[in-house]
Amino acid sequence: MVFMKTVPDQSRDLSAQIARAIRDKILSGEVTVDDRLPSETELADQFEVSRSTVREALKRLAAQNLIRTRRGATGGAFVRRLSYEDAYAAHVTTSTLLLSMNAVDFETACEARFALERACAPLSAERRSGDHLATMRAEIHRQVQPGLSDERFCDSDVAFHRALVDGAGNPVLSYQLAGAVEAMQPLMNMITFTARSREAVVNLHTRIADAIEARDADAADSALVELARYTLTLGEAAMAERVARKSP
Amino acid sequence: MVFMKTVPDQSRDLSAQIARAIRDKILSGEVTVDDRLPSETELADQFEVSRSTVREALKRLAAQNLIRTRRGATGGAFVRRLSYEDAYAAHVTTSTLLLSMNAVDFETACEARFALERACAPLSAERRSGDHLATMRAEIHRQVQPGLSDERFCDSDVAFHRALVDGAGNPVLSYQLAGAVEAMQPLMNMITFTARSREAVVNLHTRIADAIEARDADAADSALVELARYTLTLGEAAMAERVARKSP
DNA sequence: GGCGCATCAATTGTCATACAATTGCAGAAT
DNA sequence: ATTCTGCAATTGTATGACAATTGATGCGCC
Repeated sequence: MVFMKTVPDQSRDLSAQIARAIRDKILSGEVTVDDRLPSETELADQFEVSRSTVREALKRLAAQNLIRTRRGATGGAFVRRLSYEDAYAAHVTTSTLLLSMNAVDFETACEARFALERACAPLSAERRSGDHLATMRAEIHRQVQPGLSDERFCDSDVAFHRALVDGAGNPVLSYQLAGAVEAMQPLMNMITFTARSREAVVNLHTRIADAIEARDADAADSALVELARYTLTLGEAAMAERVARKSP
Repeated sequence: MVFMKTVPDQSRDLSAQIARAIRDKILSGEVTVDDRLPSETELADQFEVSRSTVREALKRLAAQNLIRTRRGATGGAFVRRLSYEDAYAAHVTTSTLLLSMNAVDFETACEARFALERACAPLSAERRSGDHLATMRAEIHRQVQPGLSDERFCDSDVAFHRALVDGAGNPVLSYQLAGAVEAMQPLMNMITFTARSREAVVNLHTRIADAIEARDADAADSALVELARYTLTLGEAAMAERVARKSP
């Protein structure tokens, strides 16, 4: 495997150029999973740069989970199989940052979340296993525990919806949706749940679980719509509260 | 802003540890958009490592679009605002790799794609602007051009669906969905479109555009369901073809 | 021959240093 | 006041050295 020196843009950020060149080779399938890249010294020779520069390029690729490295005689940099877990973690990180850095309002995020979730509810109603159902029931049970902190309540909420999504039995869908749902956590964590609002949420969760158990897609959908509306009012109240506290 | 030397795991890969430490500071909001990180030399002192190691850590962060760097007296590494474009590009790259490296079957990917797309069709029917509609019509027009290559046809297909998704007017939804749709391109590109299958697809696109124009969510949904089913049969035929060619 | 053991070679990880390139700024020159 | 020049800070690149890791190799010994 040879990497030609492809007339770099004269001076700008060599390590980024090299990283892009190698990434393109991976994307195009020219090098595939578990293939070993040339050693750092060889790459330095091929690209006509120093080893430091090559190393910086490789770190960029490692940060994107594209390669893994091993030391030693048979070591080197190997093309890595991107697992669902890695992709999921990357998606959550990206989405979380996107929401936190761009002043996305609660309404927009909430709408996106529930629109996506409604998309897989019918599939989940059709295919969910007893395991998924049991997880949903368990999380509901946790949500009614007295003395549960708001943050724990939100964690359980995420787990509940994760089980709902996973029930669809489509890993691609789970990957896409779970990222979207989990990324909303920081926004959800701003909500202060009263005893009454918790009860309302739990009731809706129960309705959803019942519908999924009965394989009733329509009932699940209408419960999700109500939950979306209710979550929105809670979120807007929390936002108003924050604004009021900031500028009294 | 001071980064303590927090008892490194002894275990190695210092640059990864440092990158994680800084990333956590960004995620937690301790340093925010446009803040300047300490210079490489300062970071090296604070973490008690060499400048090379710090640089490798910074490259990892740069690869995730978390920082940007500028040279010169007032230069340095600055926390970057993650834009929708960046997040979108990252999402597409991750999803594409995930699909290509994990032998995701066409059915799973197709189901995920159309489930997500159906989720935003009602919103798009309600809110689409004339601009979105015009884009959809324009892409349909392109799709009936004679002599259009399969790849161009797929590009246009993506653009059509992108307009549909954007019509919902929810950037978070667009970011999530467009990534999922675009990541399917390599799979779609394996399909050889006959004149008849193109006609069928274009007819369904037209039905979708008509429904969106009439703000008829139900009609859009049923057209999408049909398109999903039809796309699936095309994909499966293409898969069977590939298998047949590989082992005759 | 087979097993254990020391050695070796290849490779990544880290460090130190030097220099080049870039960029804003302050002060001098006009 | 304006322009120019030099300077200082900072990132980008190169070079060389050494440490740490890890499989392979060869050797002695049984």
